[in-house]
Amino acid sequence: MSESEVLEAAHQEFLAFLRSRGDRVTRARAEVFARVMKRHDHFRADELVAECARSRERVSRGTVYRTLALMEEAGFVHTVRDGEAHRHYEHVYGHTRHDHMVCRRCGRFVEFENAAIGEAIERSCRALQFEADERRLVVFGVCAGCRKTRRRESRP
Amino acid sequence: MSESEVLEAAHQEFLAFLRSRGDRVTRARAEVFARVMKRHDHFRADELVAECARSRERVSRGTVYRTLALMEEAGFVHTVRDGEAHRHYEHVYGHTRHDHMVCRRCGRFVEFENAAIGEAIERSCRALQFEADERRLVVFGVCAGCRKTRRRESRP
DNA sequence: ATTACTGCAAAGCATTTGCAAATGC
DNA sequence: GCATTTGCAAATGCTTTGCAGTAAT
Repeated sequence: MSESEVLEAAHQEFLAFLRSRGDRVTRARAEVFARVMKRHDHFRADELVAECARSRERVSRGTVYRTLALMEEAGFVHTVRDGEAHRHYEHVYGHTRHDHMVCRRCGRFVEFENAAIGEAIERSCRALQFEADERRLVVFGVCAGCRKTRRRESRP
Repeated sequence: MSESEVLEAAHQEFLAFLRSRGDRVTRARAEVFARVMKRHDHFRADELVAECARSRERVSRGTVYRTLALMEEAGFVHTVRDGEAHRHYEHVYGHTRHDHMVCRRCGRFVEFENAAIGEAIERSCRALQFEADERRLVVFGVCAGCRKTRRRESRP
């Protein structure tokens, strides 16, 4: 499947989700959906808000937040918290489950996949009779790139 | 070691931490520190603020937040985010490393320990040359207690 | 004496919400 | 035509901060 075919398939799924709940298909929702799916990085809601403000098909702040929440409910996006006040979003359509490392120096998100983590968690859940449906894991540290650079002293 | 001996040892460590940085030992810091160490649950900053407001040794909101940040830096408390806007705090002195499950129904935090998780993360870090120093893992789902209760319908 | 800390209230910031007007069904 | 959505701006809720006064070294 080409990139645009994937996008189209995702869009159809989103429409089906909306219809299944009796929610409406609107221009604003289509616009936000398309912009989110087009991104392949981690972004913050206000970045998307700014994008939408510049866009021909303007969508307001409130609606961007509302649509993002809708997409999260529908399973098209995930949110990651890096310990700060704001969320980071990423779309997950066509992506396998993964977790993140966040670099304390450059702030970059590094994705990684490791099935052993999920398996270990499942074992703990079984032992505690906890029915898990989601996890959020963030590993903090210094990324490979920044380790090569000498650390700047914070207090000279 | 008895409970009070542990507390005393922790307090000495905190004093040492402050002195090592040339920070001052104050009544407010001692008060916040003692209250945090006395708790054995997960609490929010504003709960501590409220406690301090009622206390004989009053400490203001700003100072509570500032001291909590100090204690986190010193490694006496950890913060956990449950996906909401506010942090949850817990002291970690004398506790082994653990992660959390959060129940979507009752909001309870369940602690669990599983060495395999850390080992798996370490392997991924080595592979990516990421130098990790901390992780934050939260598993969402329904706890054992709530699973026994029938779910209330949200839309009747 | 100096310098750091505290209290207070005001500011910040990401996110949410109330309401009238616009839009999809 | 009628209910849902939208845009807007104001509100929210937690957290941080500036500043003048207070306390630790």
